Amino acid sequence: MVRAPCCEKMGLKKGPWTPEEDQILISYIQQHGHGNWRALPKQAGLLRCGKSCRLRWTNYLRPDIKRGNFSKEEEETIIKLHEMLGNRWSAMAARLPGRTDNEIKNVWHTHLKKKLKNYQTTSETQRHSITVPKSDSNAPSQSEPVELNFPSQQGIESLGYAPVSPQQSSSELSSVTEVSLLPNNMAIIKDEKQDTSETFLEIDESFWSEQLSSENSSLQSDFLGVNHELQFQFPLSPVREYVNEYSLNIDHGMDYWYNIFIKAGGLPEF
DNA sequence: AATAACGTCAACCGCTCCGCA
DNA sequence: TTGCGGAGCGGTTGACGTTAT
Repeated sequence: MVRAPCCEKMGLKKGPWTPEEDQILISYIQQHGHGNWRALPKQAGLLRCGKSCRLRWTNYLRPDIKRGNFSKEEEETIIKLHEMLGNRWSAMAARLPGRTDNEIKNVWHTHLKKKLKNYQTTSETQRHSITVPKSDSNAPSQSEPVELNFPSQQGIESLGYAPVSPQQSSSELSSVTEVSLLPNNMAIIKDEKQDTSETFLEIDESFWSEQLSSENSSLQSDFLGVNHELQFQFPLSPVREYVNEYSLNIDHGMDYWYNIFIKAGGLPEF
């Protein structure tokens, strides 16, 4: 494919946009729309390439752009989305109304990456562990206890995740809850208090995009309101490093872990 | 007060994707 | 089916502002 000549060779302007150029671009798009970016600058009378115009419009001049600092909720959403999507900035932008891929990319590199790194360093020193029976069916020894390392509640809270609410005691949730972690980030959560008929709730990417925009409480109650066996896919999460076994069986305190897993949105990778 | 170091963010570059002829 | 060209994406750069020395 023959590459289009760069702006400079075409005698087109580069660098920061002036208010005058902005105004020309805004006026033109308001009147004519932006059907063909390549043709737009010539028709609008701008000495810029179409690419530059498109970028300026989508990242800065668009009327639905939300300017200003990112809220804590937005930052948490970006962290979750990044766990789920990786560096797919435009996909993240599609789930954060008013924010651009460029802006999200910048905030990730300048703030969030650092924040997460600090959290991981801090939680290293706050980690504590419990011992649970191994219940992985593929494991050679069923009775061998496995030590799992979890972050302390303080560590979790330092990342901005709320502690479990006191009215949700573990006994209200389940007597014995088994979380089986499967390859490809799948998990089966089995509540033995309920019958084990085949009721599966499969949670895919759209689940997260929908739930991220709703209240956490409804996310929790929706989740906990479903009886029987739940199967769902977790995106990777900041807590993944703390759960390092294929299966765990805990008869108390699962409300705490439900809360963490759901809010953090993930289980370990394998 | 000067300047070096660091942080932020708008803009660019080069590549891939996708629709269309 | 293939090739072209426009649009979009992610990585990177560099100008500018702020903070530290």
